[in-house]
Amino acid sequence: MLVHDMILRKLQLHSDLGETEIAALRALPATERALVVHEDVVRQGDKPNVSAVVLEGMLGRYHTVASGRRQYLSFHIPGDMPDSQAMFIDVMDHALCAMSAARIALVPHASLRTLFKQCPPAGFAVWRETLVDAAIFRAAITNNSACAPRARLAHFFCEQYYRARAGGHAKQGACALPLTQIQLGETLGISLPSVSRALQQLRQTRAIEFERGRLEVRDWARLAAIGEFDPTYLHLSKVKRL
Amino acid sequence: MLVHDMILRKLQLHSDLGETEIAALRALPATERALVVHEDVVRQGDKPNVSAVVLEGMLGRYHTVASGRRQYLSFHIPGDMPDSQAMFIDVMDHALCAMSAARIALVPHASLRTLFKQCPPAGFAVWRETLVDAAIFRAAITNNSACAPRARLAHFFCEQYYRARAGGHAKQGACALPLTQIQLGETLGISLPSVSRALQQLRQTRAIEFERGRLEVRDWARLAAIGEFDPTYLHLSKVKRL
DNA sequence: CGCATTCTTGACACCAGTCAACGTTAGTGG
DNA sequence: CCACTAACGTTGACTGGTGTCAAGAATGCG
Repeated sequence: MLVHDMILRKLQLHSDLGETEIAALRALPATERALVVHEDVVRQGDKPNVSAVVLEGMLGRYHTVASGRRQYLSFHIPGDMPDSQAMFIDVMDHALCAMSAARIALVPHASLRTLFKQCPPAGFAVWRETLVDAAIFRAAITNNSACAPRARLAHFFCEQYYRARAGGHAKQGACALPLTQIQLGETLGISLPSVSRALQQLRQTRAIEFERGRLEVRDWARLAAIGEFDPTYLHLSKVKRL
Repeated sequence: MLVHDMILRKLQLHSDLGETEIAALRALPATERALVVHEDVVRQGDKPNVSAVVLEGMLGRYHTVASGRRQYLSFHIPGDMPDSQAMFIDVMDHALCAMSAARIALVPHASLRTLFKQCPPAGFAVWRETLVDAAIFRAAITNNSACAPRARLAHFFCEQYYRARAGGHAKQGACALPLTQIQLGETLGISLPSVSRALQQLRQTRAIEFERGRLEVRDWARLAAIGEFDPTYLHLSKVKRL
């Protein structure tokens, strides 16, 4: 089944898996599900007993603050497990939704826990996955707290493109990024006009092109410089650097 | 040894441990080390082979941005394992330093990995710990990106006090918080004068008192309201709520 | 006691947020 | 296929909050 290939390929970007682990991971049960744009997979306060694996499209995690404003936390592409944390933390402190039409596979927590008990190295690989997740959150804290709008946007584009590329989802210097400028603002903690202005500055430097949910990186070195991007935190050392 | 009691008490705040796991955790080797203020435990780029457990004092994790400015990511009190992630991620993407004089215990990664292989439930408990860590980072993203200075400060105080209290480190409505206003600014993404002004606003509402590295919560309900604080994300359901 | 760090306060400039209008695009249904 | 509508993007005017700079006061440490 496709799901298992996706999980394995993703884990093998940072973990060495033996025959035993691969076989055990392949035995995981999974059910597929299609999502329409904006559809929530889980909401704040839910206690899911399955975790999702992205097969197609893009998913996003977000908080909702009292004012009603959303704060997006991270975005997930095919191969990612956006709510793997729910295996060991019962109640969701954030929500997960589809940023575009998407397909996911759902894996029961019980199966995962059994797998990890019987085959700890497989668990370590998924654990590592959740730790990289945390590293991405840390980078977001710094980006949103210590950088100017243009740098925030540049850093965000770098990260998304780098991750898409590592997963094999970038073609000819471009990748899918189905976000509106409002959503970019709700990710980076800046207003819509600021996003618009920062975008135009980046376009003017010929570093990127961004339209209709597609990001094209034209000058990686310049973009990385503007965004002060260092991919170390993504821990994809097995992937060829840009 | 004291170290093991601290670890166990911390893990038991959210995980049920059996006799076997407790015995296995107690068998972990550890060496103590004293730290002076501002001393770094590990730096960005390091590849440590031990993880720290805080015994006394406060430790902080931080990024350094190109301008030289620091961005603090989280703070850790006795019982915490601030760099447990290093067990499965080789290179440090951030640094760890002592915010006050402190004492830590160092546990070899090799021992931890062996323990988790032989006793998966013990690993699950530590894994859960790292997942709560990630939840705290998510909360910081939202706090620093979507809230005004006063609310940021209030939320931060709520979190620190709540965690201190859960760990048994709060007395008479007060806990240690050995940070200068500059460091608060480097945590919340605001300038020193903004911290000073926000602090005075909070004092005026009689919600808190803060001086000489000591935080006193005088009106929890008000502070929580200003900071829009909901402790769910700390996943300390076994702890009595405020 | 004296120096260094920390905190407070003020003046000022400027960036970024809000509001608003307009132009464009995309999607829907007739 | 076209028309309509809603969503999205761009731009401008205006305002206010926040950063920067700077001076002075208070605190703590040696």
